[in-house]
Amino acid sequence: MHDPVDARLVAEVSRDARATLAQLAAHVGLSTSAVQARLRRLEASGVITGYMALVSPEAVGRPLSAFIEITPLDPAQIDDVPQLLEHLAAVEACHSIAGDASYMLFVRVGTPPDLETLIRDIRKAVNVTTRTTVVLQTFYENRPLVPREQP
Amino acid sequence: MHDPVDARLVAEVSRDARATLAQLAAHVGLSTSAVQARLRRLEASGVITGYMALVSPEAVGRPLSAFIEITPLDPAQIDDVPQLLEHLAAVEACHSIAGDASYMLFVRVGTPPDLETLIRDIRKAVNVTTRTTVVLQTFYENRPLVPREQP
DNA sequence: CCTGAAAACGATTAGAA
DNA sequence: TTCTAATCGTTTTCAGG
Repeated sequence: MHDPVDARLVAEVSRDARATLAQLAAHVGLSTSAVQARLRRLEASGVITGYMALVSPEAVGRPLSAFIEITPLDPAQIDDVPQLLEHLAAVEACHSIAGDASYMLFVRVGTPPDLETLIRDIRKAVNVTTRTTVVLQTFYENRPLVPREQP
Repeated sequence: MHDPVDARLVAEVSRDARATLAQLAAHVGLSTSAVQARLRRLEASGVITGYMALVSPEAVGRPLSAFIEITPLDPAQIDDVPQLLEHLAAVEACHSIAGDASYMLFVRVGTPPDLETLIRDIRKAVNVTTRTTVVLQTFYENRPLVPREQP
């Protein structure tokens, strides 16, 4: 991304991934073909890595979310944790972290018993201690990475 | 969302928000107009809440992410925290949590000094103690909420 | 709730600057 | 990189089952 027009394009498409080239073009003051060329470059260069629909977790039966810090008990497994947990669909994110624990997971499930089952599944997949922090309420998430500048 | 076709649609559009109605129609075996009507219903009923481009944090100059747990020192401020922090663009997510702290933030900044500045800005905005956990590596995040069933 | 067809609109490409 | 203009594909709307 190397000019303010690219920045605005990224901000716009980040806010509405289904915006038409004509709409984007109107925002940045270029023709649709110029916008298309820029979008393609942003995709090819890895600035834009994809487009996703935002889905209401409640609507798809997963209203309960939590952070799970995990620490492998067997040091030999430590590097494999992300891969060993990838098959668990409830695990939405996996980061390695600095601090007491080795990894931080963000998970979404339907009910408290589902959370218990998930924690057991994690322990089945890899030998770890876990520390779970339940989310009571999400005020915002997925906020745009590139804030829209005031026009 | 109340049938398997809706579920597949949500899964598909969640994987590629810019898929055309024709592509989606091919996946679910309906006409484009039927798919369009279903998408509209899913949007209107709040199952699909929006469409966003995924942007590489590194590419937009924010390679450093962290979790910040915060606990208000002044109980009177406790409910206002999400709103008081909303103006900080680095704060990507804000959840209230069960546990020692009151809130969990997920933040993205450019550099360690930026993180220090952010923490000071948070303290300026609201009277809190903070506990920061730096992310060393993100293995995955934003995984699809509705896993694609095996076809 | 679906299909299918017609019309409107957007995306894509080529050629020129 | 950009624009314009022609072509092609997609979305939208509507009649009918």
